Amino acid sequence: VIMHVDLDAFFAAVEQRDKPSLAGRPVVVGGLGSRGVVATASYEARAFGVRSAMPTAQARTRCPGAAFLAPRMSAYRETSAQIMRILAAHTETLEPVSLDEAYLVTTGGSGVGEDSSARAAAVGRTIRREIRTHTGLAASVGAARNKLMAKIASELAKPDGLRVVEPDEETDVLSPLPVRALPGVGPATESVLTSIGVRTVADLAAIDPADLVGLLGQAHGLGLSRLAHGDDDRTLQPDRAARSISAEDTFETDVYDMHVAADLVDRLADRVLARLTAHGLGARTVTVKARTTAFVTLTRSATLAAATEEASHIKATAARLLNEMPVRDGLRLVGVGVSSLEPWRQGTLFGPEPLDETGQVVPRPPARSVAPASQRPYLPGEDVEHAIHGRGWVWGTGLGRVTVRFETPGSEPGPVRTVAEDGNLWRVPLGASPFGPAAGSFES
DNA sequence: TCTGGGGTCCTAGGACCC
DNA sequence: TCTGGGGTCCTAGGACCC
Repeated sequence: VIMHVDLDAFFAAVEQRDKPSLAGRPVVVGGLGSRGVVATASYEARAFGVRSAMPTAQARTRCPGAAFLAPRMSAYRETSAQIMRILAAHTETLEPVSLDEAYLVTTGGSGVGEDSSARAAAVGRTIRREIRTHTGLAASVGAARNKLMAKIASELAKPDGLRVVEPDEETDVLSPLPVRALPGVGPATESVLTSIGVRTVADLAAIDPADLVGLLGQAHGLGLSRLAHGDDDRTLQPDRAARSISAEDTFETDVYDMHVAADLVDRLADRVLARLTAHGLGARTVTVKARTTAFVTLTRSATLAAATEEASHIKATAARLLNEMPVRDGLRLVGVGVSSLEPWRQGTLFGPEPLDETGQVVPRPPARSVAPASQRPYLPGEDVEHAIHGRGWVWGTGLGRVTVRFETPGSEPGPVRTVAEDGNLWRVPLGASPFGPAAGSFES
């Protein structure tokens, strides 16, 4: 049996717990600036029509009497860790979805019959009680045969309830729900479905999957068709590795001075770098994001030849990408992100080596090509050292004379080779070096 | 009332390779 | 003269989730 545990109005509930004067009162947690939005509204605030993602300004007009609070993420993280420990004690497979949400599998028994349902209900009651006694918060719990039905069950259980959906109840539970209740149906998909007269899950289940694919694309169309039939074979994914790290900021008022934007990009890169290195990761792709006064979002990204955790590489790349953005209009937001993450260990003479999740050194795949990690042009006469990984080619362009020398671990540096004198693209094979990492020295 | 910040996954097109 | 088919990687944008 799969269970879905979801804390009720989590951020607001933590605030009400920590500040008893807020108990029973409308509480809104979110951005307090002129451009802030609501992260979480307490149930008392929801009664006034306040919702997540609503501009805080609108929430103030709807519910002037509410307490408006900035998020205290560290407090929420701490409480979340406490909750996840409680859940972990009841299962061998726990998938945290966010600070306030997790799936877990109830252990023991096989199949789903009355016995396992009764046991799931008992586990659910225990979990809800333990969360309340240890954190003072209300959690809603859903239990069912798969993730989809467990999530829908916890939604039906709210607030502060428990709901088990038996296999033979699934169709009755699912059919009348609006399509928005299915994960993956947001505003865009909803309006596509409405345009063909599909409003409920039952309507959706009656549509030919091939038509849905034509309307929504391969993955989304097929996936949704299956979910509409209560068909969901997604397994739990414990300890998923992060795939990207990013930071972004919205200006209080739009910025027209690119120096100001560049300054912020630099500081955002620092925030990203701090988290990158804290996790022992390097990144190969850098992305810069901008949102214009007209609320148009643009991104520019660059993939480096090798993962780096070096501030100068990431900052220089981010600065270049911002420069290349067609944004002479004002900016309301800028962001910096990194992806194609690789675990690193502080390395040998020849640079850090990639590690897998268990700390084992990963043999480097044969390189398709290897470029200098810095993609800025070199200054004449500048001597630059780079770690070169694997086999393949070193390439670049040079104005003036470009020379290359290779050094490999445990042997004398190779001869200096002139590879270009005219600014043309040059390519140098790393040759049959039996070594993985090597170091090259470039001069131009 | 004027639209956050942190993420994930998918798609389409182009470059490039064999 | 005109032009294939399979594949990978990268980029930009969009939908969605909490």
